[in-house]
Amino acid sequence: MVFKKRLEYSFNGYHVPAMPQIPKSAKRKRSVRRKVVDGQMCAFDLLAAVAGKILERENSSTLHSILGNSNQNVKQGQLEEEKQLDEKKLCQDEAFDQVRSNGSKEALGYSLGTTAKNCCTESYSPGSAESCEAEFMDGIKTRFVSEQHEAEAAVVKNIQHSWSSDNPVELDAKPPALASSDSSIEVPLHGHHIPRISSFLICRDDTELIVDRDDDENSSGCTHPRTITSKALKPQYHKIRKLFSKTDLDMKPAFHSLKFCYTRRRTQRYSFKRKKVFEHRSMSLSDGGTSSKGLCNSSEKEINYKTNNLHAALHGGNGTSSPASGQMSSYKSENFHVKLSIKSFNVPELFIEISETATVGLLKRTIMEAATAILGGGLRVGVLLQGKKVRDDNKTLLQAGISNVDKLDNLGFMLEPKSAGASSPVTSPEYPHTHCPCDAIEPLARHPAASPAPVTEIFNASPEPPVTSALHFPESDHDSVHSPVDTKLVNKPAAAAATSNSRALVPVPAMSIDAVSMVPLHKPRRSEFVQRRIRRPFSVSEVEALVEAVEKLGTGRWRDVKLQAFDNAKHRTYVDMKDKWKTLVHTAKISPRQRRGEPVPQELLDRVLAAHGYWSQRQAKLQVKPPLADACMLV
DNA sequence: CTTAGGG
DNA sequence: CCCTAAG
Repeated sequence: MVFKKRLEYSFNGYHVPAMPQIPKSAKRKRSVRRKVVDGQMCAFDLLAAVAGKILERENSSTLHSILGNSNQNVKQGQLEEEKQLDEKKLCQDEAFDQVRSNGSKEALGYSLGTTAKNCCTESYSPGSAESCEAEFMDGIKTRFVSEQHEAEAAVVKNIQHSWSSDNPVELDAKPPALASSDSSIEVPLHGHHIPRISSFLICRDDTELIVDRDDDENSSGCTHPRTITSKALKPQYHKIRKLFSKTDLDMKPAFHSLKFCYTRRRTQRYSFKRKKVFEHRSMSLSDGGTSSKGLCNSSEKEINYKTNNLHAALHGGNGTSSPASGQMSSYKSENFHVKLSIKSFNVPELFIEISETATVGLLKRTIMEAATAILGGGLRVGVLLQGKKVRDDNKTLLQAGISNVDKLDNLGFMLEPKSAGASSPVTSPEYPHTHCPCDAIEPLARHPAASPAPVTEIFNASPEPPVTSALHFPESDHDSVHSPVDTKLVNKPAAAAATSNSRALVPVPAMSIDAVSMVPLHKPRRSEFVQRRIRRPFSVSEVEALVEAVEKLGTGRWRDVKLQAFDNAKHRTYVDMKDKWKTLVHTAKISPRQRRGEPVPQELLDRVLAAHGYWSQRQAKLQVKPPLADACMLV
């Protein structure tokens, strides 16, 4: 009689507030300096914020009522239980309005935000890509679960740490521009995107280069902006703690009659925030009078250049855009510092199924649970350049192309699970027969249970706004074993962020499992944000190594060739070996003047032809021989 | 996951 | 370099 309808939500994730800037340079990685502008708010804060919001607004309105579905009976027991929470009517109404104003479940969403204050800059000298990543991680580690920690304890600890001090990280002088963040960026509760701030500073010896391109995104669909400040979140610490320390038993209610699971899809990628890096010629800079030398650790040799727009950018991009924005120069300097601004993180997609009669509070808790589970597994940072993971941690930023202005535009960071199996789908006791949507949907059905927590990515700004947000789950990062950080680079338009947010929670009618399974939550649009790997021409020495390996191993054994000649080159794959060989053969055949790129010694090309001829002939023989062999055998 | 090829 | 069909 009491027909309970279940609601399934695909939770794309919370929008995590902007991350601090990650400057990097290539030397003296230890002379790292961080400037934390008060009130840091990182991914974890987000979690905290979520928790805060969830707990704070625990209320008794049922999803049913909120969603306006009048076809269901409300479970008495639940109502009873929730009566106690009626006092929080305010919150309830708020939730109500929130949901209602959106007209439909489709509009349900959760997002977190913070203010512009939550920015911090870090700058360190140029080192390797690894150092870049390390620094990055360093910058947020206080708020994230560390690689080895065991979820909760560490999580709580981190939160506490984060909140117990305004400056979790070494504080240096506050960069004027950043410090004066009296204005805060408003973070929409949902469907909004934080004004994109893109800035790129290049510190050089005397000039102030500012790089700042503020691509204002169209904040379409923005409504009810809401600003959550760090302060506001602080008081909620105990609440979160409480949540985290819940025992399984305590948690039960949260999962009762609902379940959630993570979904991972190779092609999915969610992004949201973009980071733009720009470089301007000092001469073409326009000084808005707000240049701040403090931004670039003036204490060091590094000097700032123009930062006139930084401040404005940080505050919502109200600053005048630099007239020189169109002028880019490929700077080549030894002391080239790269500054990156990380807009935000996005928590990976979650899939939630919950009873229609569940309360909003329960829904919130459920989501919190899911988010917690993700973070509980530990996170690490990945660096993406043009959609490709930068796996070689030993590569310098320069080598990795991270210092290249053009590439910076395609630079991204992401958070990904440190370990697999960090989370597992939760199945509602109430609906034991139901499967996690993940299992029902083909693409998601592959690694449901044992799937690692979703990946959180940080994206940079990108020119064209993607239509849909996607989440990218690295298949495996064995290559990253050496590095605490992994990379992946993705371009994501701000618009996408907005889209993502608005879709944070996508209700999926659970009329029937079958029906659900037939309606994939996301169309696999893999190509959307996947960027190609950066081009890395083979050096002569590499060619030599390749030739040598092929001479020995022959063609057709690229895996072995790779292992033998490029075992240490994480960025070279066996396919690359094969491709390179292919081009080498081609190169060897064409006239020298037709060749491009770094000239390969003729001697090597000769060997290429020789080896190619030898192995080709050998292969041909092998293909013809068998019959002969058989014939011989028969005879 | 590897190969082999076309794009 | 990418993408994929095949094995």
